Amino acid sequence: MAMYSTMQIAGVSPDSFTFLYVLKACSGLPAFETGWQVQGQIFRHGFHSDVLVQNSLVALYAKCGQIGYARMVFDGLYDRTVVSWTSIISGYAQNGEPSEALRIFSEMRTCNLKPDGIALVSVLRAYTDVEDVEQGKSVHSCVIKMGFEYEPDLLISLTTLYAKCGQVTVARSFFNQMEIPSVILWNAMISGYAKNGFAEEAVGLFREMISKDIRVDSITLSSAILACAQVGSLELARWMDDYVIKSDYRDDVFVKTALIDMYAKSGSVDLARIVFDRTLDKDVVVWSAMIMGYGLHGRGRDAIDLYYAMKQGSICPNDVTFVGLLTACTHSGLVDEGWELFHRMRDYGIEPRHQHYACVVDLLGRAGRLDQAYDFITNMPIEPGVSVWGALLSASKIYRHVTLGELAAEQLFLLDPHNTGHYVQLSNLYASARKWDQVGRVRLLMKEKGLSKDFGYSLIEIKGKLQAFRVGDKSHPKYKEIFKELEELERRLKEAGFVPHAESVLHDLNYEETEETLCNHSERLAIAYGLISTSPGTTLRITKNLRACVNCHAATKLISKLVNREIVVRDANRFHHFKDGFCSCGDYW
DNA sequence: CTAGGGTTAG
Repeated sequence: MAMYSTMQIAGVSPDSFTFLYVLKACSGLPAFETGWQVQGQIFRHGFHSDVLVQNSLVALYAKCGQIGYARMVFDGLYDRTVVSWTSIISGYAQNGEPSEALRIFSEMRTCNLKPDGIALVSVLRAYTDVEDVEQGKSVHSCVIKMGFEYEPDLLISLTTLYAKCGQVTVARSFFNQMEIPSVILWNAMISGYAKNGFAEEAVGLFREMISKDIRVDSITLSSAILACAQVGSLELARWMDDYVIKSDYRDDVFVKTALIDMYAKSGSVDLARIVFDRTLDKDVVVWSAMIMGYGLHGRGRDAIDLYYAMKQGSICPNDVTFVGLLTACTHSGLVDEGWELFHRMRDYGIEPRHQHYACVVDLLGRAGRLDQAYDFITNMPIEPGVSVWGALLSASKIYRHVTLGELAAEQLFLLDPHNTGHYVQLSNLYASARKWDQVGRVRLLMKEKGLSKDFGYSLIEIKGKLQAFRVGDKSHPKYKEIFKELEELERRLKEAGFVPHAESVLHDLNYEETEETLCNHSERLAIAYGLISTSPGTTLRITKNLRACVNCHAATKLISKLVNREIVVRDANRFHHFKDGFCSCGDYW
C-alpha cells in the first residue's frame, strides 16, 4: 500500500495488474478500510468494470469479514465468471454463513455455469460446515464425474468433510491415497481425529509427522494440542509444551490458547496460568480460555478476578467468556455473583444462548433454589433445550425433588429419547427418594427401549501411562494387591465413621444394586491402585467418565485425609481437588 | 508476472 502511494506520487498510472497485486497484498491486513481505499482508487482509474479486479475485491472484503461489501461488489458485476461466484460462495462460508453460500451456489447452477475444482472446494467447505454429509457425498460424486478425484486440493476438502462429520475411517482412506500428503492434509486429518474424540489417533499421527521429519505449522500444533487436552495426561501435556517451546510457533496466539486449555484439562490450572502469564498481546480468546480453566477447577473467585483484570486491559468479553464465568460460579457456589454476571451480558450486546441459560439453571439448581430455577426456565425467551432440562434434572436429583425431576425427565425423553444418561438420572432420583418401585420402572423402560448403560470407567495416570478401571475389574496384573488395598481403605473409612449413601445406584441394568459402599467401583479401584503405585506425597490424578456422585465426594474427601495425599478427580464436567479432607468446591453439592 | 479455495485456539 505504501509502495502504491509512492508510485502515485511518482505520477505512474496503475493498470489492472497493479490492482491485482495491491489487493493480494491487502488480504493479510485486517483493516477493511484498506479495501475501501483501494476500491476508491479502482474507480478513479476506471477499472470498476474489470472483472478480474472486481473478483479480487469481493474476496478481499470477504476476508476482512465485510461480507456485506463483498456482496455489493458482487451484485454490481454484470459479467460474472466462475471465479466471481466462487469468491462470493467462499466468502459466505468463511463468514459463518454456509447456508447462504449454498443458496448462492444453487443460484449459480441456474445460470448454467459449470463449477470447476476450486468452486467445488468452496461448496464442500460449506457442506462440511452445515455437517450435511449426504449433500457432501453428492458433491463428491460430482468431483468423480469431473475427474477431479485425485486433485490434491479436493482430496483435502473431502478428507475434511468426512473427518468433521465423524467418518474418520473414510477420511483416513483419502489421506492414505496421497503419497506425499501436504501439511494441510496432515492438519485436516489430525484435527478431524481430535474433534471427533479420536485423540489417541490424532496424537499418533502427529508423532508420525515428527518421526518422518515433516515440517509442522501452527495449525498442526494447535490441533495436536487439542488432542492432548482430550487425552488428559499431564505428562503428555508437558511433552507437548516442551515441543512447542522448541518450535517456531512458541509465540503463536492460537498455539498459546490451546496450551492453556490443554493444561487446564490435564489437571494443572497452575501450569495453564504460567502459559497465560507468558502470553503477550492476550486477546479475548486467551482470557476466556484461562477463565474457563479456573471454572473447570472450581476456582470461581480466580475466574472473576481475571474477568475484572481483563476489562482493566480494555478487552471486551464475549459469549464464551460468560460461559466460563457462569460455570466457574456454579462450580464454586458463587450463586449471586453468577446471577449478577448473567444479567450483565446484555450490557456487552451479548444475547444469551442455550448454554448460558443452562448454566444459570445449573447455578440455581445446585444451590437448591429449584423453584427459582424452574421459574427462570418458564420465563426464558427461547425454547428450553436438552441442556436446560438436563441441568434441572440433575439438580432435582441432588435435592430429591421428585416432581420437578419427573417434569424435566418428561421433556428430556421427548427431546433426546435415546440418551441413556437421562434415564439413569431419573432412576437415581427415585433411588435417592427411596422409591424403589419407580427405580424398577425406569429400568424396565430402558430395557424396553433397548437402551443399555455403558459401563463406567475411571482412568488414572501413573508415570505418564493411563490405566483404565471398570466396575469390579480384575484384569489388572496387580489386581490382588489392588483389592487388598481397597479392603484396607474401606476398613479405615468405616473406622472413621463413613456412612455410604444409598444413592446413584444404577450402574448395571442387569444387576440390582441397593447400596453403594464407597464411591463408584471404578473410582475406588483407581484410587487403590494409585495408593500402591505412587510414592507418598504424589498427587493422584483420576479421570472418570461418570458424573461424580455424593458418595464419591464424601469418600474421596475422607480418603485424602486418611492417606494424607492430594487426590484430584475429574468427572464429566470438572476437576475436584481433595486435600486433608477438604474439597476445592467445598461442601457445595 | 494475470482473479477464487483447503487446515488452527476459548
